[in-house]
Amino acid sequence: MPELPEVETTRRGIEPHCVDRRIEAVVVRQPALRWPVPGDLAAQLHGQRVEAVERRAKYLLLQLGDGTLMIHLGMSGSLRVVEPGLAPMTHDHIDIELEGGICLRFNDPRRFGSFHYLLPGAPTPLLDHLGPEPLSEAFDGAYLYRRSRGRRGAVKNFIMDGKVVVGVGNIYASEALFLSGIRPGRAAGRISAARYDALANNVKRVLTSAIEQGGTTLRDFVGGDGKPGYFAQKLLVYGRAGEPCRRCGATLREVRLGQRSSVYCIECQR
DNA sequence: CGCTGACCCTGACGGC
DNA sequence: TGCCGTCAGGGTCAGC
Repeated sequence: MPELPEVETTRRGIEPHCVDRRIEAVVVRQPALRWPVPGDLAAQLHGQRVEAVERRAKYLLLQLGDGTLMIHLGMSGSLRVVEPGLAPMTHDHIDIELEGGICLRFNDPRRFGSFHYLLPGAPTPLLDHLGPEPLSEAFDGAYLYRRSRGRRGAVKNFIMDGKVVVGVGNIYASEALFLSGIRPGRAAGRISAARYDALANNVKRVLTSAIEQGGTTLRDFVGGDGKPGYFAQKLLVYGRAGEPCRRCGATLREVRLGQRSSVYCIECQR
């Protein structure tokens, strides 16, 4: 579920409830996530104070006194603040109980999410090869143009590659390509610098707009405050195959690229 | 290095 | 009503 805007929405939702609070208890009901949750997670976190809630790519990073709790929401995960003592529902896998009666609850039906605890200096193979943040200055059209030279794969797969740029998933890749008038299946290495300028700008625009709307809720996404996002109402192509293009009226078409569905307008996107 | 497909898991939905 | 195939916002990994 979550792409960068949903993770950022979660970060902003939980941050004010977490910072400066001490972790009093951690309950792991289901340790079989994308990677096994360390058996000593509760002992490692106990008593530590949350100093900051940060984000890198789609990872949430809770900076603690001694180390970092790294959380990924996977495809169907959510992290929200609930009343302490609230009975856990199906797929409520982990609780982090903070002083002051705050309970951070992790729910993830598909269990593609993950929890890692990192001590300073520990290897971080999951973070080491990530590309730049899409909302940073390092990410622009010139960067995309340079990285794409010689690549024959589809441009949509290219911008969804975390080694190229992080945080751009299937929804926002589809939307940004539509806004840029680029067909998702076009070879990445055969797109001009000018068109990559447009694409980089549209990636930034669509992500920024989605963050302002609290993310995209398709079925089940809720932010840290338990509320859904409202960007779904603004989607132009994602999930709209067979429906009319909002710009020209042509019937939107769907293709599969890299095992993911990709919707585009044959008139507006070349 | 770049690209493809398998795989991890549960749930929703459509067709029969 | 139930069974079966397909698909879903994520990402890693093996193999070529």
